Amino acid sequence: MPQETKKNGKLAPLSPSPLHDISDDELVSISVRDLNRQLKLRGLSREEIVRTKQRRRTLKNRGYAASCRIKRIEQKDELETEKSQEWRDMEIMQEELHQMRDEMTGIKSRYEALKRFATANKIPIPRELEHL
Amino acid sequence: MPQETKKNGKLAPLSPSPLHDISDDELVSISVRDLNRQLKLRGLSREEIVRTKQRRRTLKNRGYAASCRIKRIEQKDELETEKSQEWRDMEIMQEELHQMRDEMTGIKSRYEALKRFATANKIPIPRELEHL
DNA sequence: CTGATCAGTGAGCAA
DNA sequence: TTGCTCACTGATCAG
Repeated sequence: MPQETKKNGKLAPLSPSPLHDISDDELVSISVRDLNRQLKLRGLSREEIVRTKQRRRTLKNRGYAASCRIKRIEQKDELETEKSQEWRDMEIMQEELHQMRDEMTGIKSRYEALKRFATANKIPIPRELEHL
Repeated sequence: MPQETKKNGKLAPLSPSPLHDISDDELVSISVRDLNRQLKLRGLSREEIVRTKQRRRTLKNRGYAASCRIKRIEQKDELETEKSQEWRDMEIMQEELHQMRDEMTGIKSRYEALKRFATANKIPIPRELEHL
């Protein structure tokens, strides 16, 4: 950092030089066309113009870096959310499976009971119904 | 960056000044105790000592930043891996569920067939076996 | 002090 | 030019 100092967590404005009285906020938001207009309007030297352009680029970069970070943590959050959702889905399916297994054994035992009943009463069961 | 320039993606060594002929690698790896010894051995001025200490800290920070980045992408990879594993597990369970559903309808229809057979042959079915 | 993490910075790539 | 991402840096915090 060339000349700035930290100010309660945030960065002090870039180049508070009295010559460049364009605020950071203004500088990042105006178009290149308008910026050039402003630069001509105030009589800035070649070097000052270059420096102002660089300041603009730096300020832009600051914003890009911020959104890059935000994007990263959002993607991470997204992944974690999807993961826990899948985990919930799995639990539901797990329960469904157990439930169905129980129902299945119930049905099987009834089927067997029916067959035993038939056998006890000497009722011949058709071949295709003998086995589950 | 004070005086360094980029060199094929990596940073050029910090302060190649002939006075500080301790290499970056050496500087980061030796202990503080040994560093002080070396500093005294070569006759370095107070300011040079301070700068060397700062150089060491900077080099250390460089390493910390690198591991921080690596850690971040590893965690992301881990999340993605877990996610796709869960997705595979879900597919397996899904298939299991379908299979069981099929088996269930098969058994039910056989049970019904058995009952129909009984009815057709005028065999009374015990109450508790009448319904699935 | 050491190590980790954050925001800012310039390099460099891609659109 | 613009936006994004990377590696590096100093600041700052926890242990």
